[in-house]
Amino acid sequence: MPELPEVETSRRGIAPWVEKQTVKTVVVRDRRLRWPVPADIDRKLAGTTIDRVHRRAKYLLFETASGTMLMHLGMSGSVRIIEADEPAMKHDHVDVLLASGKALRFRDPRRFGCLLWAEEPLEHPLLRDLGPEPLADDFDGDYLWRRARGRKVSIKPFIMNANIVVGVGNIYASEALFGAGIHPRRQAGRVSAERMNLLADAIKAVLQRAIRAGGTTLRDFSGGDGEPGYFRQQLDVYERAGRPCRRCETPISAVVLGQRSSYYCKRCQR
DNA sequence: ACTGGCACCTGGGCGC
DNA sequence: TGCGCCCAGGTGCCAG
Repeated sequence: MPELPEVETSRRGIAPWVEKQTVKTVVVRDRRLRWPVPADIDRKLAGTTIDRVHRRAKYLLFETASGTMLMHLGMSGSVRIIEADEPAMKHDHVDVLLASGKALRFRDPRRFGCLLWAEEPLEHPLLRDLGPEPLADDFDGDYLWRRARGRKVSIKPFIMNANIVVGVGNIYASEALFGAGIHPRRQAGRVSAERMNLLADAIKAVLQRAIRAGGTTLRDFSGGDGEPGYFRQQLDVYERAGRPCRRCETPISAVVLGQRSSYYCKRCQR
């Protein structure tokens, strides 16, 4: 899926077209997402105005006066602005038709995403136990170090755990660990406070760079305006197994960790 | 409390 | 061209 930079890129792409817009109606073609789209989503949204589009972790939050539509893009989801009469293709599951004549179209071939309604979104079970935002000030090396006390899990799945910190997916976890010079299989509890500082900084840096580039181009992803992201060519290790490390020329290694493929330089990362 | 493993689902790429 | 296999950006849930 879209990782955090892709979700943030999508949010920025759609926000100008959606904020302050009144919803005409919601068309649900297939409600079988990870959880069923609520049967009354149209009743909740029709006639209300979307005041703001926020992001929390990888969720997009469409805020209205009466509640919030939660959207998650899963592994293969995308959202974009279209003309309301544009014909729907396969996997275009939901349209939110706007007073402007445009529509917000949600597409998700694998249907791992979701579209829900909550009156108090931050208290929703899916959101309430999430860790800090990686780009916020309350996320730093000291926080990571404290949370890692006594943890035996490898550092890579540790930073991918949304309960620890949100928004670090499989691509950027590998990239951040390369940036910090930490081996992905090192136990979280055995990373020094000093190196946790490097790691927190590397997570922030890689996410910010990716957002600036408009996200990483992947099979299904494009931003709200339909333009692909350009970060992929800047990746240091992800999907670069066997190719030379950009720092030391050693061939990049691949290993499976927590059922996810992981990439690293065995010379630069310890 | 923590950990690892499985599940959900579709499609693309590969080797034969 | 077709078939079977493996892999893919996430994350909730389960048993141990």
